[in-house]
Amino acid sequence: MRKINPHDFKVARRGTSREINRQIALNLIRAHQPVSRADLARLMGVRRGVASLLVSELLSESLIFEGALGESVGRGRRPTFLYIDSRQRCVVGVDIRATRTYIMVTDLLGRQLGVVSNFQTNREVDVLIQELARRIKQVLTDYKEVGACEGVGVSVPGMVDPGKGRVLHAPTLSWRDINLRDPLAVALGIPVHIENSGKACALAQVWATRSDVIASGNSCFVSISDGVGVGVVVNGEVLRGRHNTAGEFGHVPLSIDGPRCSCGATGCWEAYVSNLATLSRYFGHDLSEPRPRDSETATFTVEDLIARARAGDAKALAALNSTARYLGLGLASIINALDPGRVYIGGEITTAWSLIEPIVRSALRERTLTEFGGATEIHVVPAEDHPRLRGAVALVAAPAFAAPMVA
Amino acid sequence: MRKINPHDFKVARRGTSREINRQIALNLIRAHQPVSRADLARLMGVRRGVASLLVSELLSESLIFEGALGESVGRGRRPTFLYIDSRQRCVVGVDIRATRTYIMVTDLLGRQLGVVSNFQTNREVDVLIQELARRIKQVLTDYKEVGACEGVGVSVPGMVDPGKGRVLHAPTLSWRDINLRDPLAVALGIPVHIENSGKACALAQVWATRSDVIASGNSCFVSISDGVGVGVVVNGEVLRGRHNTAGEFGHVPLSIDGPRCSCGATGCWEAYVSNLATLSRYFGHDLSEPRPRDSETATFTVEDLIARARAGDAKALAALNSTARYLGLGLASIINALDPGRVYIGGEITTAWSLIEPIVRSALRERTLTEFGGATEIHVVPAEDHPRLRGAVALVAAPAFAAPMVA
DNA sequence: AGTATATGTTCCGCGTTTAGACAAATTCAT
DNA sequence: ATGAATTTGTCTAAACGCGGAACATATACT
Repeated sequence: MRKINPHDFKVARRGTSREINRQIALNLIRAHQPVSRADLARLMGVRRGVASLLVSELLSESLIFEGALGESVGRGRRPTFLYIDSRQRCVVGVDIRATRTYIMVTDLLGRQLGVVSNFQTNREVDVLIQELARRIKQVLTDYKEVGACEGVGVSVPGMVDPGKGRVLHAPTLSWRDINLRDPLAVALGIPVHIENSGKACALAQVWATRSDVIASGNSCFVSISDGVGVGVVVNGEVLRGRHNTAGEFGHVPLSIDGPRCSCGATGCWEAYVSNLATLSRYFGHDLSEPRPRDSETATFTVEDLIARARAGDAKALAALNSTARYLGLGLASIINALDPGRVYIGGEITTAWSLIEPIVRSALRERTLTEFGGATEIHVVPAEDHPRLRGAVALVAAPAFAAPMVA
Repeated sequence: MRKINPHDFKVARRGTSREINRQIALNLIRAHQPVSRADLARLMGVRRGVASLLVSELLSESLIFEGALGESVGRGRRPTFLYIDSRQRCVVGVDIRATRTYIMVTDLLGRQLGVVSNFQTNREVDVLIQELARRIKQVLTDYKEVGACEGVGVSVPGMVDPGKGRVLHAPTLSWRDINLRDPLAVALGIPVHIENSGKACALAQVWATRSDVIASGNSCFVSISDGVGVGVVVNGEVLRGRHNTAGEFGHVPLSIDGPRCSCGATGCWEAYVSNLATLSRYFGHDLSEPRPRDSETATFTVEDLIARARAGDAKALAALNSTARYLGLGLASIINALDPGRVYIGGEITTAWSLIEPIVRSALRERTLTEFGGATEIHVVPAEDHPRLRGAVALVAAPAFAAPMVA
């Protein structure tokens, strides 16, 4: 039961019905391709004539194309199959992280076209933008056969104002109120969209085309790495909030008297489960303080810790188990607060999922209010899926498929 | 950017445009009444002819009626004013609470018609239903002049399945999986709708008609009383989640090692800021344990405590200040998680708002990630506004005004 | 009394869905 | 091979609703 905002609504015009049905048809083709006009009509519950008209509109805009004729199952005329037209057009996804920056090229459906390349992140914004522009141009000439680039999507580890294209605050990069979008767009001559990394990950799941990832209307993506990012999906839409800062469950406390967090507060969930927190626990001292730059602690990663835990290092396993427990306790907060249909979880720690899952689940059950909540599906998203990159790509590729604003 | 769910969508039919515009017109009349056809056309950005047709449809369904002619401002024909037709029809709102149950009669716009009556809650469900039915019938005969009753809305302090009309779990009433709706509907011969009290409060704000409460698309209602209930509004819709349990911020921890909470876990926000928690702090012992039934502690309420604090009782003031601080810390979690445009807060403690506001605000700022977040508007909703009752009423009265499901 | 102006109604044009007929294409039975 | 049955895709007419403009009605000012 949604209230119509009497100060911001959209009246139905003569073409509104068509606009709605056009987007539905487009989404059905995306979800079910290859599909015929008759299939579409059946899926939509409209006459074949209507489906035909919608299809010819989509064809004329070359959003879809007619492929080969399908095999007729029984008798009767063979259907002409329709496909989303991602020929000769591509999208570039960029994932800026504290240490390295990643680039991927995909088609309009987000299917990876080349390899993921990466390079060291230069915190000097101007330098980074120039290097990014150079590398993106290089990639696009290397993969000339994939066609023209429709746009570039960028995932940023921090607060973003997507409307203005500005990074408001990215602590791990020491960026404050920086216009990232426009200089990059100018340098490339291609539209650029930017978004917070947690929201990008959530977007990636919403717009995933792989059939095993059913787009759930209500879900959350929890990304555990240097920090903790969370993207929330409500009614098939990423939750932005008033200032585009919704989803900061990483800074909801487990214990307000707990360890100091990078945000300045104490006891944030992030301060318990980030990679840094897990490593600190292993080394038995606070890594956020200036630490001895000895060879081991400086380069030792969570992956290394997991390897040791698997090899039988009791201290490593204990550190991991603690993180697992805190992970479950924090997930319980998310579940109690939002009751999502599914929780996606990504980050290095998920490579140890088989080790930690029972602990996560039991901690989760400790604090969830209901049995349903405790049984909430948790899906691990492996790093190889590149959720941040896929989300960045969705920033560019998805708007053409989005539902029209109505009422 | 909303994704269309390819397994659950609504195709635009021949009448869909009309349906959309009809609801917009209805909502504009609700928001701006008295209003003329010409005003409507201007507000909607359509021709007067279209507005006229929409109006005649609404008139024929007697959802609105034509009142007196308005005064013409300049020269020209005087407009005929349109109003939502709430003549000869009313709605009953019921608020079941642990100790007492409240009944209110309103018109279709949620405007209070009589006095709010209340009686002691009998935890025996069958008995309560019979008494409720008896009292509602009595009220409806007492206020015969307000017309026929369109339905009864019930706010319940616990988890609810509104679709099935069942109370799944209401701890303070010791109810588990009870069908509250159907027996009451049968006894009354009137449709009954039930909802969780936190969500009812949020509904009340969404559908408020008082012009000073601008319906914010994204907001939260935090209700502090025996427990802590939170209703979340996203895009003008109350967030339900997968099992209708979203919004349980009361059981997000401040400190997982904190005091025991009624839910079984420890350190929940509720265990710090509920009325019981405040009183426990004042008396210096755990009231959740079996306590001496001496005259004072058994009947002493938070209102009494606030009175003492205002009168200069340092211990009372200290207890209140602690609660205020924890209130702010918990609100920070909500704001970090959801970034709402506005937070509404209700409950007995708000009668001390002038005392505690600075403390709440500074605690809030301690843990919010951004300046925007720390500056989030907080609106106190006084008990006299009866948000739970208004929300219960909205369950019945609002569906006629809700946005149609499209795409 | 005449003019200007605002409101509300009516009529026609056009876009979109709805319904049904029809041609094209394919398989199966004869 | 031929015809019937069936499926796909197109086309036409009808129904419905917005878009635009003309028209009648009502009021104020000159």
